[in-house]
Amino acid sequence: MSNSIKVIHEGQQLEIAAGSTGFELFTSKTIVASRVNGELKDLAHKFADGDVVEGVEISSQDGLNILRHSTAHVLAQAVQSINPEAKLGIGPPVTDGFYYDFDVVEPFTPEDLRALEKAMDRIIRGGQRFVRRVTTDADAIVELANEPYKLELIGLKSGNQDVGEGAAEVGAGELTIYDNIDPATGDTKWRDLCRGPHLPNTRMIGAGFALTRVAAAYWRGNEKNKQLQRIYGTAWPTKDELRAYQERVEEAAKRDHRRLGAELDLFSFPEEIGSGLAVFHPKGGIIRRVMEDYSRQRHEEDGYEFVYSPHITKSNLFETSGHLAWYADGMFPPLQLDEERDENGVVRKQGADYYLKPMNCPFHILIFKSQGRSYRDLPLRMFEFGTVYRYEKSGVLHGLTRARGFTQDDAHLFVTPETMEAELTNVLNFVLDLLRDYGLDDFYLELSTKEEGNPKFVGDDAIWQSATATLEKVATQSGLELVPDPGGAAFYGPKISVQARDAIGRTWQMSTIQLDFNLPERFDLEYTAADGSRQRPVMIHRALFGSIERFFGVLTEHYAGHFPPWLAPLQVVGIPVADAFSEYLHGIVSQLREAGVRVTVDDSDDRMQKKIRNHTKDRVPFQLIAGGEDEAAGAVSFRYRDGRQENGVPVAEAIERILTAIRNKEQV
RNA sequence: GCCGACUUGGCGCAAUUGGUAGCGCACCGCACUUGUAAUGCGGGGGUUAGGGGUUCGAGUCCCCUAGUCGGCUCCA
Repeated sequence: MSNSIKVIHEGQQLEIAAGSTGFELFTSKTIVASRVNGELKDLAHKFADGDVVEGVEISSQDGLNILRHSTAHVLAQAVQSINPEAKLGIGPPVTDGFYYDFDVVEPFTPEDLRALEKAMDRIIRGGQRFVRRVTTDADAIVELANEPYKLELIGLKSGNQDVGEGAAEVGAGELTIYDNIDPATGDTKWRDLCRGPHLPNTRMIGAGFALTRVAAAYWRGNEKNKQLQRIYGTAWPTKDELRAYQERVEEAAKRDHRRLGAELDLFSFPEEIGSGLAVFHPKGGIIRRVMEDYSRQRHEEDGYEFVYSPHITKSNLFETSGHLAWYADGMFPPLQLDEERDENGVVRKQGADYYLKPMNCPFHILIFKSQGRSYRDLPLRMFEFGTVYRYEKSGVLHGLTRARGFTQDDAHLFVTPETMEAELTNVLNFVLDLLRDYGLDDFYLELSTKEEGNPKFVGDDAIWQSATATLEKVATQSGLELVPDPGGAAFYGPKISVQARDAIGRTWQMSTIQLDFNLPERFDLEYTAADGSRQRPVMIHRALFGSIERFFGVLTEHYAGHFPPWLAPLQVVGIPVADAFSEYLHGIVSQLREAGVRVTVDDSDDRMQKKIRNHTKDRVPFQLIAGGEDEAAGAVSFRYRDGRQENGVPVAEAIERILTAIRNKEQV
């Protein structure tokens, strides 16, 4: 009987005393937990013979989650210390922080947050230990009799039901409670149903936390359930890291397209028009028009045909497509034309409901059906900047990225099963190539597939399989990371979506390429095959920008308003050092204007420094400054948005440099 | 849609416990004519999102509507 055990740590076998824990093994103060045979455990967990163990650094992803989850517990303790009637929901870590849900009579206010932060600070300074205790369902039900939501979680666990994403309270295996023990007295100050692990004590949370906002959230994420009050917070190993995080948040706020849209005079959402309906101002209009023009040009080169369709249609179209049955809530209510009858009660004019279109596909389908189609006509690629209207719920509207009226760069490709793979490959490459031209170049793909056994998915299994396999093949060939999204397919077919990371690392879903077996069936689409038989085409729905407005918003944030010269509303501004040099600058500027550059000379009464400031704030890519020295040398001086300057550039070279940057879609 | 907060001249903000709206930028005018992020002086502009109520009196309190923001749910 040995009183020592052997464990493997960092590839080395160590002999340690039986009953040893992470406290003995890991000396670094930045280690907050143990990983034992791949599983996270408290530092207080006792190792067993043969365990493979390692320390979890607080700054690792697992370490941060543990820190944040422990901070959530401290928050909950603080809430109940101030309001003992508050009932606990769940409190998991999330990206950059944590939240905890509470059922309270009065919602929290921002002032409450400050008071709670102080109370948390006291708990943290108290150095309470987090102590794990195994319990049973029966005991826990008694102990947590005053916590109805915890009881529900215990019930779900016993019933082996999924608790829902993010719940850290109960997991597979033992039911555990964490006690917060006062180190001085040994008293239990607070407890929570939790599977852990936790920091060894609250002191490790330190000063790197902050409560950020309050919000309501449905219990267990279900709209039918009661709303609880959620408090969000953030937590970091050090106060410096907290500050850095807060600065990142501020940086993101500065890039917010809604803010830049107003500052740069690009677009607005006049209240008089209605929620989620934007108008583009002249400057935003230039950017949008250039975006669209280039897209048109590329589509034309790639064999797309341009079509147009009206904004409203009689209801039958969306009855056939199935949208009225499935998604009527997402559509604006109809314009109703009343039936007219003559004096004999005979219908003189039939009534009709006209709907604003929430999508363009049925129109393109009607164009397909306008004549008999041969396999020789396929693939048929129809493209339209189609403006659609969707009655988004008021709470989800968000600037240009979630609006009620927006324009899709929508294409529908009608293909034969034989050409499907080649066409998909082509479309994906086309999409990625074009996105790169707009300055996005960091992508991954998501493959959304059918959920087996779910009856909502229509269409033949064999087609699903071959289509999914084809999409997967095409996606894999792109060489990009491919993330599976099982069950995420639309009911009518699988899809690939292109996710793009922007300049500050956020990801946006951009393009989608969807296969559709449903609409060809519903609209009874056919073409004549080479052998004379009637065949059903497959439809590919493809939006590249998704919505132009949304893409515009994403690009605005990606560039933080510093659009590359080819997109910038004003590409060049001339700034004379003094009025005397205005004429000289006009001479240069007129050459640029003749070459199609958007350019002006600032002849206002402002001083040069003020003009530089104004145009820098306006994000004009090229400021051309000229004074006596430049004029004497036949040169001009460049100043860029970031303050860089290059003086004495010969005029011809300056013009060429500007034209080259625009032509090549360079960023400056 | 749900919960909460918010809504003051074009923009950003002020207005002690309710006592009849101020500032900066922008705008207009005048003067100044200057080498790399704000020249000076003067002027115009709001009845405080809209509507209703309490009060001697409301930007400040209450109610309704609209809109915005943060979340939740949703996103064909």
